[in-house]
Amino acid sequence: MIEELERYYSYQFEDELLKEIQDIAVYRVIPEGFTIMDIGDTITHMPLILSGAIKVIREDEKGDDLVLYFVEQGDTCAMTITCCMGEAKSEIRAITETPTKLLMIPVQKMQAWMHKYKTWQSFILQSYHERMRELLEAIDSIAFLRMDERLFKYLRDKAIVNRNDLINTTHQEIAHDLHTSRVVVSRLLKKLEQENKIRLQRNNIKLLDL
DNA sequence: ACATTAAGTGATT
DNA sequence: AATCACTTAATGT
Repeated sequence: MIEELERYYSYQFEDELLKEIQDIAVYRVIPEGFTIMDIGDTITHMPLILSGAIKVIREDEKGDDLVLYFVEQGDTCAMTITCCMGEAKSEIRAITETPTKLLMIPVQKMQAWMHKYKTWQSFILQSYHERMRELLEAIDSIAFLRMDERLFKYLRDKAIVNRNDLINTTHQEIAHDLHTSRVVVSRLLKKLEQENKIRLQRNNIKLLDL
């Protein structure tokens, strides 16, 4: 038995389902910064995250991207669920934020299990609901929050998925994720530092106000 | 010592 | 909030 599967999912899935997952799913260990799914890719498997975290990015025609949200242990990708309704392609890009362990389940199986296992069905519906919530949050954040609040939310989310309040990144990378300019990020970070919410160093940011 | 990359800042739109 | 232009600081070779 894959230890992580046992540890994180045994309480919500019946033994028979766990066994099926184990027999069918492909176990993968993925390093940080790896694109596991890109825009336009045909979705053949759904990922079940055992550990680590993944950054979900949306991109426009011009190639400008924007981080929508992070997914972590116990989550799955909502995109795959939608895609099971038909032969669809991914609308998002998923990049590993930290080294990640996951199980790849063929979409046909995930469909079959929807009918076969009640626990699976509620798991899928539940995570779909959760993703929908996060998506709405992302919309709110873009539409209603000012840049400084978006930035702080981004840092907080990043600290949560990394389980570390010391964030290793550059202002440039943050600017890219939030789709703004480096200068703006530097200024706002400086402001947050003056408010004693963070501490700035070269290549890393420490969150103080959690 | 020098080049490169990251970060800070004033001024302008 | 974005962009420009420039400075300063840290880090690599």
